[in-house]
Amino acid sequence: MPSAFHSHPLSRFVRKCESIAPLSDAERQAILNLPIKVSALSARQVILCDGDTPTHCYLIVEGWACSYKMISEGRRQIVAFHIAGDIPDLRSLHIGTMDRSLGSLTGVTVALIPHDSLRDLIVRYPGIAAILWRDTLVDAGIFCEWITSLGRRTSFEHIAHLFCELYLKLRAVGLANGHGCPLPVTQNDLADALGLTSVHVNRVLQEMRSRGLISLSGRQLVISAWDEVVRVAEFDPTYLQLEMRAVE
Amino acid sequence: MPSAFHSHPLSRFVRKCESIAPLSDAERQAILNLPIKVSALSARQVILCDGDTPTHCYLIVEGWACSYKMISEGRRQIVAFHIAGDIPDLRSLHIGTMDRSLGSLTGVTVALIPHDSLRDLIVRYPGIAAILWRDTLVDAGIFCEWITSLGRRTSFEHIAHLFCELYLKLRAVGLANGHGCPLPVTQNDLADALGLTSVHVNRVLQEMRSRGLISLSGRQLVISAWDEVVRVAEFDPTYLQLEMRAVE
DNA sequence: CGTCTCTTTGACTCCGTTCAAGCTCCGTGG
DNA sequence: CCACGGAGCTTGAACGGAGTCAAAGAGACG
Repeated sequence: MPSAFHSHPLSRFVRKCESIAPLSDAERQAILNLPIKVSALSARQVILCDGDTPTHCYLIVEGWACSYKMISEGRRQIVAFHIAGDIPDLRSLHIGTMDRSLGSLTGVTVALIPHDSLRDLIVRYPGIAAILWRDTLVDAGIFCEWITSLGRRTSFEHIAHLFCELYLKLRAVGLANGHGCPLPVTQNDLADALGLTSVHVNRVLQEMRSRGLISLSGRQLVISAWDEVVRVAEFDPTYLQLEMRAVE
Repeated sequence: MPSAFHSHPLSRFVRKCESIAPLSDAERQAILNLPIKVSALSARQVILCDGDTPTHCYLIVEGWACSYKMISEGRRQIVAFHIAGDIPDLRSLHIGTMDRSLGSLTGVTVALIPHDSLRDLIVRYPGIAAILWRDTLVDAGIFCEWITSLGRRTSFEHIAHLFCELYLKLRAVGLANGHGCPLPVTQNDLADALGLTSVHVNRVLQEMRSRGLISLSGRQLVISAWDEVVRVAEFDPTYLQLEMRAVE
């Protein structure tokens, strides 16, 4: 129960926007004045389904969600993890029908923002439109890294790369602590994001632990040997476009 | 030497925009009036390199290019194929430094558009900005499919899926013919896009041929059994957001 | 006609999967 | 307070899809 309780539901979103470009007072106020409906969901719920045509956007206020695709025989591919401040289905604002599903991984609280209000916001404030567009470009950069990891990195490198990415993303919105950050997903969820089986994820995690690179237990990831993990993953944070501001 | 010779270098780009949303005469004219510098490159050239900070955007007028990432030991992952009408580095307009490289696959002719002119265009015509934003969202949808293919589809399904995607993309800009389309890339290029080795791509292609699904030779792909290929790939074209207009 | 790039083939290897079982932790109810 | 149950984690053994290595064909082009 962190600070989200005491602050505006959209505060982490504002923070994320400001990490992309400065906001004027009017812009910040316009965002905070968006008419939202906050609601809480339990873990492992489907929020939006492939093919849906939503009339609202979902903003993650707290908790973890993911975008995923299902194909035959129960195969699932997670294509993105979403944390506080993300708008996973911003796409639906421009493209009516969902081409992937959105689900909660943990319990999440979301803010629903009507498409109309968002459209109005970006017409009145082109600067905000630019920030959101830029955000979708950063997400595209993340997709490229995932593609590269899936196609050409070993499973060890892939997992190391993902951990670096998640840690920095969480840190950028003030959700990391020292060398650690929450990672409230099962090894099976990780496997579905990595294109591996949970058995193999487990084995690689053990090797990372035994080499003293990380520790992971109780939904908490600690990257004990950051430099070494960065090195084996060949991790270059440029694509995340985070100006590393101080941790709150 | 098709019609690109006789028409404006940006005509396929205009066409692509119009396949996303209607353009007013003023908007179309504004695009065609962009100050461009057309230039021709030979095959297998690096156009932009990971880390570069270009001051122009490249628009593909003719030929094939690709975005890719290089990692250690010469490993290459192609993350996107680009054809006539695409602006592969639109991202550089909003995010200064490239997080991937851009190279020619075949000989290509490109149009260089200064960032300033493009920025001016989208400020004066928010409708064009919306189209370009939407285009980056469609590209993100393509990335998701590639991630799903890499992570959870068999190599056979993956290749079938890619062929469906490429065929429809080419058809949408009038570059397909009947059940066929150009595919002027080597099996090695395909392998680097599919996350496989060229040896294995070769074997899968042979199986597809022997099953009568496709033929591929002389840089020309023919999908002889479209329905069957769609079925095995579980291909759903929604993510491409193409309103299937008549082939020119 | 020779060279260079691309495709094809075969034999062997290995990374990651599959299947199956046991273990650990934790919340719940008797 | 402890027994129970279930989800998630861990382990082992056997398997298989795709990689590796190496060499031989096929085209394309000058």
